[in-house]
Amino acid sequence: MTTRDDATRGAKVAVRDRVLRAALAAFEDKGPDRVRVQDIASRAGMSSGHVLYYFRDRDRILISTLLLSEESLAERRDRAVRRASDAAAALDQLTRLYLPTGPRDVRWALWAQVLARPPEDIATRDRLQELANAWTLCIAALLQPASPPDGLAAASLYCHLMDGLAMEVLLGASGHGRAWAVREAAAGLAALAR
Amino acid sequence: MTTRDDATRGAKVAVRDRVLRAALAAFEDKGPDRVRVQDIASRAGMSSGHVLYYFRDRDRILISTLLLSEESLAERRDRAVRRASDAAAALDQLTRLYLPTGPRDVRWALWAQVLARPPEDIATRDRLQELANAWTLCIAALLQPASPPDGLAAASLYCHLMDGLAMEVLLGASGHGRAWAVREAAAGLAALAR
DNA sequence: CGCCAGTCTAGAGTGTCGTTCTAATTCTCG
DNA sequence: CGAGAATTAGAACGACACTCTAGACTGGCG
Repeated sequence: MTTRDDATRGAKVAVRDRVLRAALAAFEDKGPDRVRVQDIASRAGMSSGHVLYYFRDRDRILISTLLLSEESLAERRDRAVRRASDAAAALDQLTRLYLPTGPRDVRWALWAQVLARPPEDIATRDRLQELANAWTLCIAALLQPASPPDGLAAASLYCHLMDGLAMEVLLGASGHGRAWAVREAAAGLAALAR
Repeated sequence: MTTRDDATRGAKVAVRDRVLRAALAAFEDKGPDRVRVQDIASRAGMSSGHVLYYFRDRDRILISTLLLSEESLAERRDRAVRRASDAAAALDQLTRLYLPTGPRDVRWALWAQVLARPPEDIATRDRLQELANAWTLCIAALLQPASPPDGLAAASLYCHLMDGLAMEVLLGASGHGRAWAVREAAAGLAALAR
């Protein structure tokens, strides 16, 4: 049994979701900075005005898409951890999931957009921060048993190291693609989890 | 004795420089994303059309300003190294110079802008990459004597760790300001240079 | 000296967006 | 059903980067 509020809220969520999926698809083939609100609207089969009726402005679409993208990646992360044979294998998988697939990686491109113009309200910034924290906690759990006294500190350092590597991949300089980042990360993990 | 070409070239450089200084000043009080070409032009005492006669587009102003800003920071870096009493003190100084002063740090804000829309041509991207490499080399030289076989690898990891920390400071989440980043960096250095 | 070619400069013009407004349609509930 | 609220499309608006145009300046050469 659903009340009116529940029903309309459900519909709203569905429309929002349709927009976000359209946005994600658009970002994948053009890069977030080249995608216009109109592009997203067309893909979602609605007018640009309507898109902005649901998301107050373009930036909110970016942030919401990032949130969606992180959410689905988090699921893959948790599944990978569960399936991994041992901690080392899990860490390897997580590293590969976390690092960008290349200079055009949508998730990282969205992070770059957000960092270029961070949200005004602290609440949203803190919420984005939480996304990073979740990875740190997950990695800390894997590091804890075998490692230095404070696995959390090491995990935090490792995550930030990967952030730095990701940014460099995003820049797209020659010789600094995903493969390079994976190698650097492996070296970093070895040094930090000692 | 200067030929006509030398003279005009010198004048060109002077005008470009005036624009870049105006841009830097503007970025400092509004953040690069909020500064319009017109703002820069006003500060430099010229028309916006004229600014774009020297820099083909807005992005080139951002990149050139970043280059200028990195250049002056590199000088401070080299001076700090020369003046430091020992390697540990030098590393501490370098870390403080490298990390952002806060969420509004102009240099890092410019990096964020560039990463959000990386230059089309590989040459420019490689040139930006070189800026990072210079820091790595500088740190490697300080790490080399006292450290693991490969100081360069450790230096690279440390730089990327700081990049990641910087990005998080830029995001501006609560509790993740400069002081936090400096602490994390210190912990990271201890772990990496072991 | 006086013209010519090239460069510099301001400012108006143009096109592309994000965003807001308006008016119409559809839904919800009494 | 009918009032009012929510939804929708599309036109209108404003801001901005970038381009164009026309005039001013400069330095060389007859």
